[in-house]
Amino acid sequence: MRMGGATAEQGCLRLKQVPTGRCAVCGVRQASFCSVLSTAELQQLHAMSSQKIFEPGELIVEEDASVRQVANVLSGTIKLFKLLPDGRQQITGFLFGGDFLGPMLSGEYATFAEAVNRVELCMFDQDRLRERMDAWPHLERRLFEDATQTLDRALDWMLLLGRKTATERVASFFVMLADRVGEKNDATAVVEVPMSRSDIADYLGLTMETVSRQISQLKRAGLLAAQGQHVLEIRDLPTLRRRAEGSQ
Amino acid sequence: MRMGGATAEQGCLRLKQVPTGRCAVCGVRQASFCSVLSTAELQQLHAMSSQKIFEPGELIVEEDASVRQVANVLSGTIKLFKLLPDGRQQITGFLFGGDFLGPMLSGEYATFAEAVNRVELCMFDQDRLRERMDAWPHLERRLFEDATQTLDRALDWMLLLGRKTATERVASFFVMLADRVGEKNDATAVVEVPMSRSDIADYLGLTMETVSRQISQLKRAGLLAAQGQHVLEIRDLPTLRRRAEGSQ
DNA sequence: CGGGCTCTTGACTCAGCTCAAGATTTGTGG
DNA sequence: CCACAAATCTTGAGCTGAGTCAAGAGCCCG
Repeated sequence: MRMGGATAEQGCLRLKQVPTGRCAVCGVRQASFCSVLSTAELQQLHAMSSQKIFEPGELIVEEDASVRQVANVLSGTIKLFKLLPDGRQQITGFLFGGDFLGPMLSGEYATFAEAVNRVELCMFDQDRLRERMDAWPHLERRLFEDATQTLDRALDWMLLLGRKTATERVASFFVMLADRVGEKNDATAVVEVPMSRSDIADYLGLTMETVSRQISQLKRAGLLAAQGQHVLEIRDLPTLRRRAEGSQ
Repeated sequence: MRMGGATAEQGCLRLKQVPTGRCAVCGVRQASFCSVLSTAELQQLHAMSSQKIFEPGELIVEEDASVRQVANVLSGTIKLFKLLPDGRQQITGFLFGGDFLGPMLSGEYATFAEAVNRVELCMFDQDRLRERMDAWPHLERRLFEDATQTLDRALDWMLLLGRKTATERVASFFVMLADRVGEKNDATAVVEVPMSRSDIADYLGLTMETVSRQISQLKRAGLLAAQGQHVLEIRDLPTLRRRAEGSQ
């Protein structure tokens, strides 16, 4: 589909700085673990990647599935979740563009993963990526940093699930969205909300009805405003942040 | 205090296999990250370690403190927790002997850490341990695995905090204790419970009173029996496991 | 053996859940 | 482009599991 690596490696300096092919136009490269790779490394990785689309609601991986593939999210939103035998669901996190999907060390996913909307993945064979991780310490370090960040977020969410009120939880949710995917300035933000009310509820340990009531209340308080069903405007981010921590 | 590393390295093969000094008699070496180190590496690490005791209730680290020290837990129990501005507390995990205390990558602790009972730590300067991590990929790998396991446990706990009933939470707590520190056989287990009812409550997202009521109920059901205030016998571990997942 | 803990139990309250109607949005086919 | 069915979301009314408040029981340690 495109020129061989040899040409680029032998080419002028400028060519060596710029990745070729799909990676060159990848919108999430700077946000993903690929950002720590040199052009040569990127080309090697590119050669072992494949792209795949998942439609809304499609299951991407099952819990405890011993997995062959891991991936970067190119676009779309993924929900990661756990289930109890009777069907109760807890969403443990969402993945957005640039995020990494996969258990790099354990070999098994600790959660299910499902496409919330149309999701585009850049997939790698897990064993081959692990080889690269062994060969490139900076790649391992980067994936370690990723896991550390995921852990930090999980700990914050434990505080939310164990100790926050419904209002605080819903406020925290929109703060999280603003911080991760929002168009922010100091006081306001516009966020896309691709997930359903019931996904939000399963993320916050609440019911759909409670989430809906809390959102209505935040709208009445002038902190939130709808801009179409799946786009929301946060009118006062600092106040929302304070609400998320329980300080009124 | 003991012979130099050079002697051991030049000595007979048997000496090279056995660490010297404190590490030789360390009860948690095989459970800690030290288990992946060669004798020579262990000696190097030993030279930069120091031991310290913390008394019950003593604060070991503050959240967001940029930290100089990380540690292995030699003995005792540590609670890791987060606070809301108004004092609400969520315990995010307990550390027991052999566990690692510290944020290896971020440089900052995401939680407070406090001694539950008398705690003995084997401490390292964070920067110097990070240097060793850079030099010894197997050490970095081991600490990465540690973080992965911590993350898996956090995700399980999110399911508990978001979706389990009080009965299921308390059952899950004793199953966790049995799995991590219990004297187990297939059907029963004896576990030490060093933490207070209110610590258990703060770990489970409940109140002390609810925890106490649920424990009484499990005792009445014959699943639990007291063996002194801080030692408990689990009389039917499989049934307790089922209760923890909500299957009656 | 008494003072100060922690833990247990009881009685009552309430935040969030359940159940049930409507309202709004979305998708589809003519 | 509109109509209409299906899905999602909102709102209301009443219920309930866990919280709050309060009293009493055990336990530990001088």
